[in-house]
Amino acid sequence: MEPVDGELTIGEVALATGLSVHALRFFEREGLLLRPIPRSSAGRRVYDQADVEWLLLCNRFRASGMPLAAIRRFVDLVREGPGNEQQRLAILREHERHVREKIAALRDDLEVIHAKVATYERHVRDGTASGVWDPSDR
Amino acid sequence: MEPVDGELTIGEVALATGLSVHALRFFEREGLLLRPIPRSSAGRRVYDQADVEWLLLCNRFRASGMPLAAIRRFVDLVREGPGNEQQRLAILREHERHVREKIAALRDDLEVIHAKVATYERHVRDGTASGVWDPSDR
DNA sequence: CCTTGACCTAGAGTTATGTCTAGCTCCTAG
DNA sequence: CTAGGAGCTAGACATAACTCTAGGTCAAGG
Repeated sequence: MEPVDGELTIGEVALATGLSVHALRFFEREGLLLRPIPRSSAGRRVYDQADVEWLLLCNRFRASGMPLAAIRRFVDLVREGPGNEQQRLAILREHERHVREKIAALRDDLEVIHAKVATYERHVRDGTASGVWDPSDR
Repeated sequence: MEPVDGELTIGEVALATGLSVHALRFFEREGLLLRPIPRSSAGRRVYDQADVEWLLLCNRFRASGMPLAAIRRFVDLVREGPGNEQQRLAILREHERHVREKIAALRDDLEVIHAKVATYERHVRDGTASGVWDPSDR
Protein backbone atom coordinates (compact mmCIF):
# COMPACT_ATOMS: atom_id res chain seq x y z
CA MET A 1 0.00 0.00 0.00
CA GLU A 2 1.28 3.38 -1.04
CA PRO A 3 1.38 5.44 2.13
CA VAL A 4 -0.63 8.52 1.14
CA ASP A 5 0.10 11.72 3.11
CA GLY A 6 -1.62 11.39 6.49
CA GLU A 7 -3.89 8.45 5.82
CA LEU A 8 -3.79 5.45 8.10
CA THR A 9 -5.34 2.00 7.99
CA ILE A 10 -7.07 0.49 10.97
CA GLY A 11 -4.04 -1.72 11.58
CA GLU A 12 -1.72 1.27 11.68
CA VAL A 13 -4.02 3.06 14.08
CA ALA A 14 -4.12 -0.04 16.26
CA LEU A 15 -0.34 -0.02 16.38
CA ALA A 16 -0.18 3.70 17.08
CA THR A 17 -2.75 3.64 19.87
CA GLY A 18 -2.32 0.24 21.44
CA LEU A 19 -5.99 -0.51 20.79
CA SER A 20 -6.94 -3.68 18.97
CA VAL A 21 -8.61 -3.43 15.58
CA HIS A 22 -11.63 -4.99 17.24
CA ALA A 23 -11.65 -2.25 19.85
CA LEU A 24 -11.33 0.42 17.16
CA ARG A 25 -14.38 -0.90 15.32
CA PHE A 26 -16.19 -1.19 18.62
CA PHE A 27 -15.36 2.42 19.55
CA GLU A 28 -16.69 3.58 16.22
CA ARG A 29 -19.96 1.65 16.62
CA GLU A 30 -20.27 3.17 20.08
CA GLY A 31 -19.91 6.68 18.71
CA LEU A 32 -16.64 7.44 20.47
CA LEU A 33 -14.88 9.03 17.53
CA LEU A 34 -15.09 12.73 16.81
CA ARG A 35 -16.15 12.19 13.22
CA PRO A 36 -17.50 9.44 11.01
CA ILE A 37 -14.41 7.70 9.72
CA PRO A 38 -14.41 7.87 5.92
CA ARG A 39 -13.99 4.70 3.85
CA SER A 40 -11.83 3.84 0.90
CA SER A 41 -13.43 2.67 -2.33
CA ALA A 42 -13.15 -0.85 -0.97
CA GLY A 43 -15.02 0.09 2.20
CA ARG A 44 -11.96 0.24 4.44
CA ARG A 45 -11.61 2.80 7.17
CA VAL A 46 -9.28 5.70 6.41
CA TYR A 47 -8.07 7.39 9.58
CA ASP A 48 -5.88 10.45 9.94
CA GLN A 49 -3.45 11.74 12.52
CA ALA A 50 -6.10 13.74 14.36
CA ASP A 51 -8.08 10.54 14.91
CA VAL A 52 -5.01 8.98 16.45
CA GLU A 53 -4.50 11.95 18.73
CA TRP A 54 -8.07 11.81 19.91
CA LEU A 55 -7.73 8.07 20.55
CA LEU A 56 -4.57 8.65 22.56
CA LEU A 57 -6.44 11.15 24.71
CA CYS A 58 -9.28 8.63 25.02
CA ASN A 59 -6.72 6.18 26.34
CA ARG A 60 -5.88 8.68 29.06
CA PHE A 61 -9.54 9.09 29.86
CA ARG A 62 -10.14 5.37 29.96
CA ALA A 63 -7.00 4.60 31.93
CA SER A 64 -8.06 7.15 34.50
CA GLY A 65 -11.47 5.57 34.89
CA MET A 66 -13.73 7.60 32.64
CA PRO A 67 -16.52 5.34 31.43
CA LEU A 68 -17.07 5.11 27.69
CA ALA A 69 -20.51 6.63 28.25
CA ALA A 70 -18.92 9.84 29.52
CA ILE A 71 -16.57 9.94 26.57
CA ARG A 72 -19.58 9.53 24.34
CA ARG A 73 -21.32 12.48 25.98
CA PHE A 74 -18.27 14.60 25.29
CA VAL A 75 -18.08 13.40 21.70
CA ASP A 76 -21.75 14.20 21.17
CA LEU A 77 -21.13 17.77 22.30
CA VAL A 78 -18.17 18.15 19.97
CA ARG A 79 -20.23 16.80 17.12
CA GLU A 80 -22.99 19.30 17.86
CA GLY A 81 -20.48 21.97 16.90
CA PRO A 82 -19.27 25.17 18.56
CA GLY A 83 -21.32 26.82 21.26
CA ASN A 84 -21.33 24.20 23.98
CA GLU A 85 -17.75 24.50 25.17
CA GLN A 86 -18.96 25.24 28.71
CA GLN A 87 -20.61 21.84 28.82
CA ARG A 88 -17.56 20.13 27.40
CA LEU A 89 -15.46 21.89 30.02
CA ALA A 90 -17.82 20.74 32.76
CA ILE A 91 -17.34 17.10 31.73
CA LEU A 92 -13.57 17.50 31.65
CA ARG A 93 -13.44 19.28 35.00
CA GLU A 94 -15.66 16.68 36.58
CA HIS A 95 -13.37 13.96 35.37
CA GLU A 96 -10.31 15.83 36.56
CA ARG A 97 -11.90 15.98 40.00
CA HIS A 98 -12.58 12.24 39.89
CA VAL A 99 -8.98 11.54 39.05
CA ARG A 100 -7.69 13.70 41.88
CA GLU A 101 -10.03 11.96 44.31
CA LYS A 102 -8.99 8.59 42.99
CA ILE A 103 -5.33 9.39 43.53
CA ALA A 104 -6.06 10.51 47.08
CA ALA A 105 -8.04 7.34 47.80
CA LEU A 106 -5.28 5.19 46.36
CA ARG A 107 -2.75 6.88 48.58
CA ASP A 108 -4.92 6.03 51.58
CA ASP A 109 -5.28 2.44 50.43
CA LEU A 110 -1.56 2.24 49.84
CA GLU A 111 -0.85 3.24 53.40
CA VAL A 112 -3.02 0.46 54.76
CA ILE A 113 -1.55 -2.06 52.35
CA HIS A 114 1.99 -1.02 53.06
CA ALA A 115 1.34 -1.39 56.77
CA LYS A 116 0.23 -4.96 56.13
CA VAL A 117 3.33 -5.62 54.06
CA ALA A 118 5.49 -4.25 56.85
CA THR A 119 3.76 -6.50 59.35
CA TYR A 120 4.42 -9.57 57.21
CA GLU A 121 8.02 -8.53 56.65
CA ARG A 122 8.56 -8.26 60.38
CA HIS A 123 6.87 -11.59 60.90
CA VAL A 124 8.88 -13.36 58.22
CA ARG A 125 12.11 -11.88 59.55
CA ASP A 126 11.40 -12.69 63.21
CA GLY A 127 9.42 -15.87 62.88
CA THR A 128 6.65 -14.37 65.01
CA ALA A 129 2.99 -14.45 64.11
CA SER A 130 1.66 -11.21 65.48
CA GLY A 131 -0.59 -9.33 63.12
CA VAL A 132 -0.65 -11.95 60.39
CA TRP A 133 -3.45 -14.40 59.94
CA ASP A 134 -3.37 -17.83 61.33
CA PRO A 135 -6.71 -19.63 61.02
CA SER A 136 -5.82 -21.75 64.05
CA ASP A 137 -5.81 -18.47 65.96
CA ARG A 138 -9.51 -18.03 65.66
CA MET B 1 -32.00 -10.53 69.00
CA GLU B 2 -29.83 -10.54 72.12
CA PRO B 3 -26.50 -9.16 71.01
CA VAL B 4 -24.08 -11.84 72.20
CA ASP B 5 -20.49 -10.75 72.88
CA GLY B 6 -18.77 -10.29 69.52
CA GLU B 7 -21.26 -12.03 67.26
CA LEU B 8 -22.64 -10.25 64.23
CA THR B 9 -25.42 -11.00 61.76
CA ILE B 10 -24.93 -10.62 58.03
CA GLY B 11 -26.94 -7.40 58.14
CA GLU B 12 -24.68 -5.92 60.79
CA VAL B 13 -21.60 -6.89 58.82
CA ALA B 14 -23.11 -5.30 55.73
CA LEU B 15 -23.57 -2.08 57.66
CA ALA B 16 -20.08 -2.23 59.13
CA THR B 17 -18.32 -2.90 55.83
CA GLY B 18 -20.47 -1.14 53.28
CA LEU B 19 -20.91 -4.40 51.40
CA SER B 20 -24.41 -5.60 50.56
CA VAL B 21 -25.66 -8.82 52.14
CA HIS B 22 -25.73 -10.20 48.61
CA ALA B 23 -22.08 -9.33 48.18
CA LEU B 24 -21.22 -10.92 51.52
CA ARG B 25 -22.83 -14.20 50.47
CA PHE B 26 -21.13 -13.92 47.09
CA PHE B 27 -17.71 -13.38 48.72
CA GLU B 28 -18.25 -16.42 50.86
CA ARG B 29 -19.22 -18.58 47.87
CA GLU B 30 -16.10 -17.33 46.12
CA GLY B 31 -13.89 -18.35 49.01
CA LEU B 32 -12.79 -14.84 49.94
CA LEU B 33 -13.21 -15.19 53.68
CA LEU B 34 -10.42 -16.39 55.91
CA ARG B 35 -12.56 -19.07 57.53
CA PRO B 36 -15.83 -20.86 56.93
CA ILE B 37 -18.41 -18.65 58.59
CA PRO B 38 -20.20 -20.68 61.27
CA ARG B 39 -23.99 -20.87 61.33
CA SER B 40 -26.52 -20.47 64.08
CA SER B 41 -28.90 -23.30 64.86
CA ALA B 42 -31.27 -21.75 62.34
CA GLY B 43 -28.59 -21.81 59.65
CA ARG B 44 -27.77 -18.12 59.81
CA ARG B 45 -24.25 -16.81 59.38
CA VAL B 46 -22.52 -15.76 62.58
CA TYR B 47 -19.66 -13.36 61.90
CA ASP B 48 -17.20 -11.87 64.36
CA GLN B 49 -15.13 -8.71 64.53
CA ALA B 50 -12.11 -10.32 62.88
CA ASP B 51 -14.25 -11.12 59.83
CA VAL B 52 -15.23 -7.49 59.63
CA GLU B 53 -11.63 -6.38 59.84
CA TRP B 54 -10.62 -8.74 57.06
CA LEU B 55 -13.50 -7.47 54.93
CA LEU B 56 -12.43 -3.88 55.52
CA LEU B 57 -8.94 -4.75 54.34
CA CYS B 58 -10.51 -6.53 51.36
CA ASN B 59 -12.27 -3.28 50.57
CA ARG B 60 -8.88 -1.58 50.42
CA PHE B 61 -7.57 -4.31 48.16
CA ARG B 62 -10.56 -4.09 45.89
CA ALA B 63 -10.66 -0.32 45.82
CA SER B 64 -7.02 -0.32 44.80
CA GLY B 65 -7.64 -2.70 41.92
CA MET B 66 -6.78 -6.11 43.31
CA PRO B 67 -8.92 -8.68 41.50
CA LEU B 68 -10.95 -11.03 43.65
CA ALA B 69 -8.91 -13.89 42.20
CA ALA B 70 -5.77 -12.47 43.81
CA ILE B 71 -7.55 -12.05 47.12
CA ARG B 72 -8.62 -15.66 46.82
CA ARG B 73 -5.02 -16.77 46.25
CA PHE B 74 -4.02 -14.98 49.41
CA VAL B 75 -6.91 -16.49 51.35
CA ASP B 76 -6.00 -19.95 50.15
CA LEU B 77 -2.49 -19.49 51.53
CA VAL B 78 -3.80 -18.30 54.87
CA ARG B 79 -6.12 -21.28 55.05
CA GLU B 80 -3.23 -23.63 54.33
CA GLY B 81 -1.85 -22.51 57.66
CA PRO B 82 1.54 -21.19 58.80
CA GLY B 83 4.64 -21.81 56.73
CA ASN B 84 3.84 -19.93 53.53
CA GLU B 85 4.19 -16.39 54.80
CA GLN B 86 6.81 -15.66 52.14
CA GLN B 87 4.23 -16.38 49.46
CA ARG B 88 1.62 -14.26 51.17
CA LEU B 89 4.14 -11.46 51.41
CA ALA B 90 4.93 -11.82 47.71
CA ILE B 91 1.26 -11.31 46.84
CA LEU B 92 1.02 -8.27 49.09
CA ARG B 93 4.23 -6.73 47.78
CA GLU B 94 3.18 -7.32 44.22
CA HIS B 95 -0.07 -5.54 44.86
CA GLU B 96 1.68 -2.70 46.63
CA ARG B 97 3.83 -2.29 43.54
CA HIS B 98 0.73 -2.23 41.34
CA VAL B 99 -0.83 0.46 43.46
CA ARG B 100 2.29 2.61 43.32
CA GLU B 101 2.42 2.21 39.55
CA LYS B 102 -1.23 3.02 39.26
CA ILE B 103 -0.81 6.20 41.24
CA ALA B 104 2.10 7.22 39.03
CA ALA B 105 0.11 6.47 35.88
CA LEU B 106 -2.85 8.43 37.18
CA ARG B 107 -0.64 11.41 37.89
CA ASP B 108 0.54 11.26 34.27
CA ASP B 109 -3.02 11.00 33.01
CA LEU B 110 -4.02 13.86 35.25
CA GLU B 111 -1.40 16.10 33.72
CA VAL B 112 -2.70 15.46 30.23
CA ILE B 113 -6.29 15.92 31.31
CA HIS B 114 -5.55 19.06 33.21
CA ALA B 115 -3.80 20.48 30.16
CA LYS B 116 -6.95 19.84 28.16
CA VAL B 117 -9.05 21.50 30.84
CA ALA B 118 -6.74 24.51 30.78
CA THR B 119 -7.05 24.71 27.01
CA TYR B 120 -10.84 24.73 27.23
CA GLU B 121 -10.78 27.30 29.99
CA ARG B 122 -8.67 29.60 27.88
CA HIS B 123 -10.94 29.03 24.93
CA VAL B 124 -14.12 29.67 26.88
CA ARG B 125 -12.63 32.81 28.42
CA ASP B 126 -11.31 34.20 25.15
CA GLY B 127 -13.88 32.92 22.72
CA THR B 128 -11.14 31.41 20.56
CA ALA B 129 -11.15 27.88 19.24
CA SER B 130 -7.52 26.87 19.22
CA GLY B 131 -6.84 23.47 20.67
CA VAL B 132 -10.47 22.50 21.14
CA TRP B 133 -12.30 20.29 18.77
CA ASP B 134 -14.55 21.62 16.11
CA PRO B 135 -15.66 18.95 13.66
CA SER B 136 -16.04 21.61 10.97
CA ASP B 137 -12.29 22.07 11.38
CA ARG B 138 -11.49 18.77 9.88
C1' DC C 1 -2.73 -15.83 -11.70
C1' DC C 2 -2.59 -17.08 -6.98
C1' DT C 3 -1.77 -16.85 -2.37
C1' DT C 4 -1.58 -14.38 1.81
C1' DG C 5 -2.91 -11.25 4.88
C1' DA C 6 -5.51 -7.18 6.07
C1' DC C 7 -9.96 -5.70 6.10
C1' DC C 8 -15.26 -5.83 6.20
C1' DT C 9 -20.13 -6.69 8.86
C1' DA C 10 -23.17 -8.75 12.09
C1' DG C 11 -23.60 -10.84 15.90
C1' DA C 12 -22.26 -14.21 19.53
C1' DG C 13 -19.29 -14.98 23.55
C1' DT C 14 -16.38 -13.64 27.60
C1' DT C 15 -14.87 -11.82 32.11
C1' DA C 16 -15.41 -9.63 36.42
C1' DT C 17 -18.23 -8.35 39.83
C1' DG C 18 -21.88 -8.23 41.64
C1' DT C 19 -27.47 -7.85 42.05
C1' DC C 20 -31.96 -9.74 42.10
C1' DT C 21 -35.74 -13.28 42.34
C1' DA C 22 -38.36 -17.10 43.94
C1' DG C 23 -39.69 -19.73 47.35
C1' DC C 24 -38.72 -20.96 51.75
C1' DT C 25 -37.67 -20.66 57.22
C1' DC C 26 -37.20 -18.49 61.48
C1' DC C 27 -37.69 -15.08 65.26
C1' DT C 28 -39.85 -11.47 67.78
C1' DA C 29 -43.36 -7.95 68.80
C1' DG C 30 -48.04 -6.95 69.28
C1' DC D 1 -51.23 -16.57 67.03
C1' DT D 2 -50.01 -13.81 63.37
C1' DA D 3 -47.49 -10.48 60.67
C1' DG D 4 -43.18 -8.39 59.38
C1' DG D 5 -38.56 -8.46 58.85
C1' DA D 6 -34.28 -10.72 58.36
C1' DG D 7 -32.09 -14.80 56.76
C1' DC D 8 -31.47 -18.94 53.78
C1' DT D 9 -30.22 -21.37 48.89
C1' DA D 10 -29.93 -21.85 44.02
C1' DG D 11 -29.77 -19.80 40.16
C1' DA D 12 -31.10 -16.17 36.74
C1' DC D 13 -29.94 -11.51 35.28
C1' DA D 14 -27.13 -7.23 34.68
C1' DT D 15 -23.33 -4.18 33.17
C1' DA D 16 -19.09 -2.60 31.05
C1' DA D 17 -15.97 -3.20 27.87
C1' DC D 18 -14.24 -5.68 25.03
C1' DT D 19 -13.01 -10.06 22.03
C1' DC D 20 -13.82 -13.45 18.83
C1' DT D 21 -16.19 -16.04 14.96
C1' DA D 22 -18.24 -16.82 10.60
C1' DG D 23 -18.34 -15.85 6.24
C1' DG D 24 -17.07 -12.98 3.11
C1' DT D 25 -14.07 -8.97 -0.05
C1' DC D 26 -9.96 -6.97 -1.69
C1' DA D 27 -5.10 -5.90 -2.88
C1' DA D 28 -0.11 -6.45 -3.35
C1' DG D 29 3.89 -9.49 -3.96
C1' DG D 30 5.95 -13.45 -6.30
